[in-house]
Amino acid sequence: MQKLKEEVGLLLSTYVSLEPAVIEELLEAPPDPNFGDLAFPCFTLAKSYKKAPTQISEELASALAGKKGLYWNRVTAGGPYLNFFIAPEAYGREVLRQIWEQGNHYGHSDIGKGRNVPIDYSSPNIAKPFGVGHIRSTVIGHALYLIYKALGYNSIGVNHLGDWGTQFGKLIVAFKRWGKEEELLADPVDYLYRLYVKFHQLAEADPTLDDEARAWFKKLEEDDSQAVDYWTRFRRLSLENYALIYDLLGIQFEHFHGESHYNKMLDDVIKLVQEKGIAEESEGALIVDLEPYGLPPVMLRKKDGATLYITRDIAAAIYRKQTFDFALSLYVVGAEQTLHFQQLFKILELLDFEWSKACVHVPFGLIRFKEGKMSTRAGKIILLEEVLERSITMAREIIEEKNPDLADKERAAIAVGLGAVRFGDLSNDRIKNIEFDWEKVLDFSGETAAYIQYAHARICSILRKASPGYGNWSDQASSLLVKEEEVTLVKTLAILPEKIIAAAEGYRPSILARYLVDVAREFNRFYHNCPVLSSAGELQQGRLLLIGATRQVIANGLALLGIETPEEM
RNA sequence: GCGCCUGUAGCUCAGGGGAUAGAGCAACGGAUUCCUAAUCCGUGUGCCGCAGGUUCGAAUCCUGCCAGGCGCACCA
Repeated sequence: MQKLKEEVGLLLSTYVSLEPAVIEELLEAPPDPNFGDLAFPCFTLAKSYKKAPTQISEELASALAGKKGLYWNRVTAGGPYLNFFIAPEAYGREVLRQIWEQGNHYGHSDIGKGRNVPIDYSSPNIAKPFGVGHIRSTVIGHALYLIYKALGYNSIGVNHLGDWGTQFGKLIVAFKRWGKEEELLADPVDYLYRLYVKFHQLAEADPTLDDEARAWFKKLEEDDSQAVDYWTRFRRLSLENYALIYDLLGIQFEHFHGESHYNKMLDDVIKLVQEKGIAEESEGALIVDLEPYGLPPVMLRKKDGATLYITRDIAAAIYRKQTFDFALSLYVVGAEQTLHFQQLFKILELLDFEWSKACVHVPFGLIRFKEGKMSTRAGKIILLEEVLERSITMAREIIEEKNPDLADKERAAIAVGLGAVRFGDLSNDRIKNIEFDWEKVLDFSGETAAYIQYAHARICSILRKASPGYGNWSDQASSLLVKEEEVTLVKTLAILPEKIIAAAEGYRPSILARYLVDVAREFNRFYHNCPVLSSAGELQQGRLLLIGATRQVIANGLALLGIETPEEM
């Protein structure tokens, strides 16, 4: 696509008073391929030429009538647009050659070379079960991690574990009062979670429980050995549980520093803020007044001397800058914390850190029940493990029904089951809330990961059956793809690189996810209209090259979403 | 009360200044001696929340309103 744009930009610059680069910027894809493949809108010329845009496009079209370029073969005026049609032979050959040569790297680039991008994602709260609410940060963050890596950035996965805070005071109180050792050992996270829920139920009637919890957290901050023992134990048991889920999902982190990691830096943070003169005492607490910036005040230290979440986040931000010297620092955290990040970034700015501009909150909507919000405290939650298990089970059943002879059913079931859950979270704009619905999660038809994986598996099946030797590159064969379904598929494959860049720039994996649905859809149309194995000679070879390229695009794209592409399913 | 986000087909959602607003699901009808029917083809539906404004042009940008969601000092 880029080569066509360059060609058209250069060509038009000899007809109109615009630089080639400016023209390239203006070029756009028409809404309907019947109009053409690349459109030059004439509106901007209308003023300087004092002519109607329609007239300009018609004059240009007649000046170019009968002419042809390398990658285009026809040009028409369509109202105010000048529409170019690609030359399918040369264009197809060029697109397929690029994919053929670049293979696993097609769509990748080095535009981010040498630049570090820490990405804070997943970041579960210790001693709470991994609910479906946490999957959004995990899945979106991991996709961004992979996408940035593909663009040459040095992505750094940071799991900012919620392993500090008043919730540990609550857990200690609950365990000391009601805890049973045997039950803790039997199923640690589940048991800690039940204690946590119980604590909140009883604390409603008895507020002294909260005071007690705050006191225990204070002890923890003061290194009280009993408090630290409890904390260490709860933390370790939780991490062991999370590790199972991360293994299943194929997710790793370079840095596993929880909030507790920053404790020793908090005095310095407080000192720094005080030296800058932006902090003040208020009712015994230390706060930063952000009123001049239209934001509510921020509390850095409670009247009992204990610190808060944002104090540790300031420390963490500074630590990340010092450790990674980042070009961009992403926080994949729910939209309900938007205010928190506005305040955090504003404080960093007031501390004169010019890199505060490179910190970006990537928010996402909540997963909700029809009846309302999920709540860990109230025990209204669906466990991620359960979602993953049910999804895999459903995939297993469908495979048993559709493809009972499949050799490795379990591998396919896992790929499809996990892919469905991931894709469900990635395919819609992240900012929107998701209503949790088992039927939707377990539906593998339509715009789903399974749809894309199925297209991939079909291609693999054809490639396995093709006679050896037909899979080699051929300029001739790759120039024979002129049927409508073939041309449309080629044009779709051509834009993977720009989709990956768009996904990164908008921090929106959904752009890539939606695009891959398009690829699968165009492949299916091709598949139903253009036989591969029963076509003859060079055409068969050309079509094999086309589906091979399609397979590559799907595999590369799904890989960036963390979704597997089984060869059979 | 103040702030942020969302509002598009019956449902779930794409599109986010430009040509006739699109998919999936659901419903109905059709396609398999042929490369996996988890597929494909066909049929119908829209005050793009409402009202103004900017513009040659607005679902898209601005303002106001309405509805829903989420936040707003001792939780994270």
